[in-house]
Amino acid sequence: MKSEPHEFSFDDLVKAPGKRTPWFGVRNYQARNFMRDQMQPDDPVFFYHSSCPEPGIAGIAEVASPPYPDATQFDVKSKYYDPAATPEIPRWFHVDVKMAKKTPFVSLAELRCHRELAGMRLLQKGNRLSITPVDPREWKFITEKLLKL
DNA sequence: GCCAACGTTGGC
DNA sequence: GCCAACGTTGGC
Repeated sequence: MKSEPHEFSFDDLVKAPGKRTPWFGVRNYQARNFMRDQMQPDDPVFFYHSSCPEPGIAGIAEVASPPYPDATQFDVKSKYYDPAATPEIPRWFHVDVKMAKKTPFVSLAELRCHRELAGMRLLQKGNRLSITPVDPREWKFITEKLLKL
């Protein structure tokens, strides 16, 4: 899951109440569908910093709730307000995310160095999705070989 | 700031 | 349903 660290960094998650946060603000259908349809409580997540001087994996989090409507879609004051959404028929769903493990930083440049990760969706040319699935083999390689957990 | 690669919008 | 125009993402 990508986050811009000047908006919300992994350290912000560590400092958040309960070390958790709703993953609000996703306004892309594919990314929404991953949260709504694919993610389960306790699923592990790489917390990725994007749009910053050094993009990369900043830590490990986990899914901490079932999917539920993103409250910001109903909030006219929010930049994530969606006039087409109503509480009766919400459009945007998200999960809560909880800090799981502080890890060494793994930069995007490093991720790109390993042929084992060449197929990783996050690294594909043109990928802009803020949430992408991680193949179990890719998860294993990163956690065992790069993070040495 | 540039720009490739998408995704969304809206007229037809 | 098509597709041009426009907006966004995100690495560089």
